[in-house]
Amino acid sequence: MTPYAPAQSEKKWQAAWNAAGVFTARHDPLRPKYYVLEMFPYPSGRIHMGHVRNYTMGDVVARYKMSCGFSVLHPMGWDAFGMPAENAAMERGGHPKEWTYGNIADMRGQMKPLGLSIDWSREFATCDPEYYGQQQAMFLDMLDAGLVYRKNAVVNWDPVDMTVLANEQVIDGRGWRSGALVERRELTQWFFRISDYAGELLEALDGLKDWPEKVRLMQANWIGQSRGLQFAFGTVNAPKGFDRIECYTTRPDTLMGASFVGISPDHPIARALEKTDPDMAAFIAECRKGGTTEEAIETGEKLGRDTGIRVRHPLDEAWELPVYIANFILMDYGTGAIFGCPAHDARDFEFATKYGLPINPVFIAPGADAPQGAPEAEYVPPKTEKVRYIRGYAGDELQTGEDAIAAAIAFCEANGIGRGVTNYRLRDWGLSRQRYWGCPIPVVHCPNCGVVPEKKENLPVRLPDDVTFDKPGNPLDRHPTWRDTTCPNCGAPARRETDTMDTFVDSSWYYARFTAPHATTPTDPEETEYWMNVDQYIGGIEHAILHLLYSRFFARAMHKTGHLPAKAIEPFNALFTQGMVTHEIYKTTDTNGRPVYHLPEDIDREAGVVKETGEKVEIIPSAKMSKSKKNVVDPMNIIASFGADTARFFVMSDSPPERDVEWTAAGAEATSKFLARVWRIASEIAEGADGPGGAEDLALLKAAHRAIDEVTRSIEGFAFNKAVAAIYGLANAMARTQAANPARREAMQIMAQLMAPMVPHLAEDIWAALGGEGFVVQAGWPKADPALLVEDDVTLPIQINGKKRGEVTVPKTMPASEVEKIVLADEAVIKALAGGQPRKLIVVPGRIVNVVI
RNA sequence: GCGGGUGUGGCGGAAUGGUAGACGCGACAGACUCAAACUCUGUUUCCGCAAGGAGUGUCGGUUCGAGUCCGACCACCCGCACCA
Repeated sequence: MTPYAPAQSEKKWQAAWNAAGVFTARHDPLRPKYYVLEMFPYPSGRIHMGHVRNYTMGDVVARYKMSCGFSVLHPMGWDAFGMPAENAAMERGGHPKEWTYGNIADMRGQMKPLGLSIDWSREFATCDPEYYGQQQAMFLDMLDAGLVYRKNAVVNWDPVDMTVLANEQVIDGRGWRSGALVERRELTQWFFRISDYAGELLEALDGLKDWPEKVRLMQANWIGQSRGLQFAFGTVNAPKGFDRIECYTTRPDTLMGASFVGISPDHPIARALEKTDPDMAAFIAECRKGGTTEEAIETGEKLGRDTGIRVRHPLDEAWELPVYIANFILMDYGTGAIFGCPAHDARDFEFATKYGLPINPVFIAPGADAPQGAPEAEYVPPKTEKVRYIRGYAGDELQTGEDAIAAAIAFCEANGIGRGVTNYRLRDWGLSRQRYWGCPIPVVHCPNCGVVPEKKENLPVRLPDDVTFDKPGNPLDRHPTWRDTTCPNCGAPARRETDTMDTFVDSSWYYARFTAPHATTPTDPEETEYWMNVDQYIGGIEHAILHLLYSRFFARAMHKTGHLPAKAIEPFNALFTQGMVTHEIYKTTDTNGRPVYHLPEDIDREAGVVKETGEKVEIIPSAKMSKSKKNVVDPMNIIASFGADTARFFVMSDSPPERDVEWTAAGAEATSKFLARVWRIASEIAEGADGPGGAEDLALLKAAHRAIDEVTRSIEGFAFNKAVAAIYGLANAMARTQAANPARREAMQIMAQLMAPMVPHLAEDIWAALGGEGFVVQAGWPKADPALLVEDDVTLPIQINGKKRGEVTVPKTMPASEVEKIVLADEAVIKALAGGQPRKLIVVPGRIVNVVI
């Protein structure tokens, strides 16, 4: 018997698969296709366990579908543009391109030993000019189709680094790198008209049946549809030019409960006041300091300042309301102005109480008495609940909030007060980035012609290689020969657009490009027709909103510009979001009380101490692997010590795939031992002589076919942990059986087929050792024989008043009346009955018997 | 604050309303061995010598029967763009 030696055999099988072109995706019109895709990685340079888990899941699906006869597309590429490459260039010198392609080579080198069934011939990186050139071509088509436009937008500007900062790069109002105070600066930027698709993107979520409910809900909340009334207040004593304040409300039924009007610190009126009133300017500056997250606002203090302006109530000219600037009102949403109804809104209530504004109830609970004086708290029942309107103006006195809102909108429209509008919180997608390492936006700014698209024959607009990062700002902006060009339209001297695209653009269509990665157009209609859509998409929940929403929009935009068929506007048929790989954290504290973290290999886990020093460590369980906490396990070390099959099988074991899985050294070792055990059993069978049949042959084959059934259903249902459990079960049966060698051989061949998607190399070894033909990966998926799945006898538990008190084994087909007789003769039952009759006898055929006394 | 999720042995986790704890880790015992490692066999929810009893975050409900369904609560985790 040869020992289990993954290091040699894994390499051997990978070479053999490669030579045979087993994983090359073939456009075969005679076979059904299956497209499985894992979210492509950012080339950081090292793969981590999360990658191993993600790609193994995809690989299991891909190999399983391949066995089932599908023509499988399982590609891999690199999400290769983005800031880390520029940061590396700034910190360590070198060029983003060298850094990125170097990392890609490293990571490819680490991924290949995993033995994934990837068609590497389709690999590309988004920073390949071939890819981003096609992206530029699509951008021009989308510009032409009115899907892209320019407008001013406020950005975080770092005056020292001369760069725009992402929100996460602003720490306490300062640039993360320079430490300079961040300014709000307006720049003209490019936008995709995603908000035009808000309604459609929302409605289409209902059709995504095979997406996690959670993701659909997150997207729906993000799109944030609301129905409300838009109307205007006439102003009194307002600055010149502000005769009206436009307001949007989702609760027009509470208009008679208004006690103030609030405007955003960024509202045009606020900006006008800011210029003339230093006191107001100081308040507005204060408002802008606070955090802008929902959490910060909801839990933070509500601040307001009376502007001195008054407005007339639209339903009563004589009624005047004060206008406040308030820190909780967003300029981006609705009109940047609201009316406050403190009686029926928690935030307005807090605000009114603080500033001594009236609180007038509009409706009360149906059975309640009319309130005396000001209420003590806001009253906010669900909109579907019926309430009594004591200060209503439209619809019935007794009605639900929903009905009252509809009636109020109808009333206001009929009387010319306002109009019903549907609003979305989804904003247009700003794609301009003032960076070097991204896809150049292919337009030219001409003094005569304005913004001129680059000619398609001049694409790709390539990034220049001769750039440096020693000076602050965007190197494209100061590149003398790249930036200066001629107008494609009139030939006059002109300047290129120096903004590049958001990297979310790159990842919004890569799935389509994989169907024809080297086509001279963005996509090839024949290939997209055959391969689209992605049948199974797998990735992290962190992309639940932006990446997946942008991709859904982009597919629609690609369809509109002729780059995708109509069937592909929802590009991902099924989505699976996997959990993280976690690991314990080992922490000690230094003499200054600061935490010190230790690598897993430096710890004696049993003693709970640092090996070197013997210092006691605090063990923090189940934390996301992170370099700073040093609780990382390098997949390359695992592969070196145990082999890829062990790493793959471990990350599929135990935890359901959507949940986090805890990596433990003991678990990895146990997995490796199990694989060696299976190999040992297989070797014994391979070396054993095939004699006559044995008495336990049938029992073993039944176990094998039960395993086929369980593994198949588990893989179909994305329950890989249960598939692993079924494989363990079959291995245990094989270790214990007294069946003869031919039956054992048959069962072990089934075992190899069932294991193949998860531990493909060992499965090939076993398949070959048992004399299987060709590769197990091409052997087809075994089918469970229904005749072998049924048991002749069944053991029924006997319950007395719902508690198990005994059991009885009967033929499966025995009629209930016969079972009753046997049960009544059971010792425990006779004892419990004590001579009496049962009140009730429930026999669930094949499952259970319950005697009620 | 809002939205969502999760609570089952020492641990990861199984369980179409029908035997709670499959499978695995760990632990313990035994076999093999001069010995250890490897391997193999068994035990392992808790209380109890046993008979037996209790048990799926808590409290209640529906049911012949509840981890599963319903109601209230508690704890923890995740997401959040000032959402009118």
